[in-house]
Amino acid sequence: MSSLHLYDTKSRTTSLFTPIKEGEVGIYLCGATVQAPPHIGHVRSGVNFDILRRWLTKSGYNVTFIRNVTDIDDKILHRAIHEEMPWWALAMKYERIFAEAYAALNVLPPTYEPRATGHITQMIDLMQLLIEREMAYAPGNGDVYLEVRKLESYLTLSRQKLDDLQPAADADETFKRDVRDFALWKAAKPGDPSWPTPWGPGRPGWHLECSAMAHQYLGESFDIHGGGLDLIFPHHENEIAQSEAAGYGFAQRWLHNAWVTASGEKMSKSLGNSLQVHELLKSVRGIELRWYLGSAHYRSMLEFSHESLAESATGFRRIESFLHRSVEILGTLPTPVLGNAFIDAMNDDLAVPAALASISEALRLGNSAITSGDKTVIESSANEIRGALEVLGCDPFDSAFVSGSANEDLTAALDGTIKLALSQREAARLRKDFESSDAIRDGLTALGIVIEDTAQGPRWSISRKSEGSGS
RNA sequence: GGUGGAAUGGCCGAGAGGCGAGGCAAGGGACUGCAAAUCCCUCUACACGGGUUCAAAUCCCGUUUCCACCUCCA
Repeated sequence: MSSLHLYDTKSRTTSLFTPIKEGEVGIYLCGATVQAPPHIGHVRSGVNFDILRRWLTKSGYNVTFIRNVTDIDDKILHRAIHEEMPWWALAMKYERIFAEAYAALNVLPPTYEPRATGHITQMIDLMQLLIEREMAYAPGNGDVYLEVRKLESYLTLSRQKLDDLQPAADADETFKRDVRDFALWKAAKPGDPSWPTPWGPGRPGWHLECSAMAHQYLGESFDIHGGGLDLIFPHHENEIAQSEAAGYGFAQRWLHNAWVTASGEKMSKSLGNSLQVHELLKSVRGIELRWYLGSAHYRSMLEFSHESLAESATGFRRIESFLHRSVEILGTLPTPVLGNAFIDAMNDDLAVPAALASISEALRLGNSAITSGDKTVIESSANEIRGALEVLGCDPFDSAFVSGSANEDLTAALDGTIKLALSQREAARLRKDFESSDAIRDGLTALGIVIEDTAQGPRWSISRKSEGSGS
């Protein structure tokens, strides 16, 4: 039995995962700035870390998973003016859209999902502490800065030298002791929302909230901090700077997911609406989009194309189809079981691609067993596949994906109707009246119902058309 | 300028010194009245140039191309 090894961005190595407290894992994941609808890059991060969380839980850990919501920042304020609504209404609007996207992809709700604006008190406390420790200063203009030159270490994640950094184009050096000192707190501008502090009214800088909330929910030291690669600098460097300057141990391990790319380039809003989650969910189901996003290794770039998404969805339906057939044959839902190859793959820094290979193997064995009628192997294959899918968050029997019971009557009626047609077709086939039998099949096909003749008799399913070919 | 990442077959996508992951597509076969589904078989690769080694996609040196971050980013 292997044990979990994870990569760490700070050390740039993969090592045995040992939690601070036995049996417990604390994870802080940087969530979204809720200023626009999510594109698939945003939810890839959610899916990747959801798989990590599920694997840790499956491995027996009690996981506390924090994913924050940044509900106040420059972009939100700008966007709110553009959309002609209060900033807080805009933030809530997009927070809900993000939540819907996460739910559609079966990303489990975090243990706690703190909003930045709900933790101003903790941020002020943290700034107070930093000023007392003489690591931060309030120059009197209402801003509060962290003094980076006083840090014992800085930029250890990105391994850059302070002097090599290009100063920000808009850096205001009037009040900063060093150009690279960054704002913990920004003085209120006329018309902008603000909160009172001992240094004047203002609003939080981007980095401060994560340090404050991680401390609030996970304590001074915790196990894993995650986020997208693009957050390494400056966001995560500055979180480390703030938290270490406060005397906290902070994150023991850093995990960063790679981007979704299109035509080799990092996904961004400029690529348009077609890659927004709700657009893609018009052509594939949530479970299929999740399967696609989770299928690449979390540290590898995922090159998006509609073709590869459609291909991935087809592959998933093959697996799903086997599971449904196993239920028809065995009469019971599979019991999730983990195969050794799957366990070893997941323990190797969440090697999902290798884990998928183990599913392919089980699928092949299972399908062969259906042909040969070997129920023992059908069952063991189905169990193993379901066990794997469950960890990946793609279990088709998960209540998150099973449609509501309101449809049950309708489904039963449809099933009965189609079976009636199929019995007519079987009768025609028996008397070798293939013209009639094919007419029935063609008629059903035209309605989007696919007929397959199996050793156990004919079965039907609703065909799923994939849209979005080419571009 | 600084710091990282990437280049694998028709396509997607793993691997990190030694039996050519896996999937999709393609070709052949089995099954079938036909089809679908399924199974079996086949094909094939490590950007380029050197080097180390019994052995290199993997390590070293150099080169090319692409991508990202450098205070807005998942």
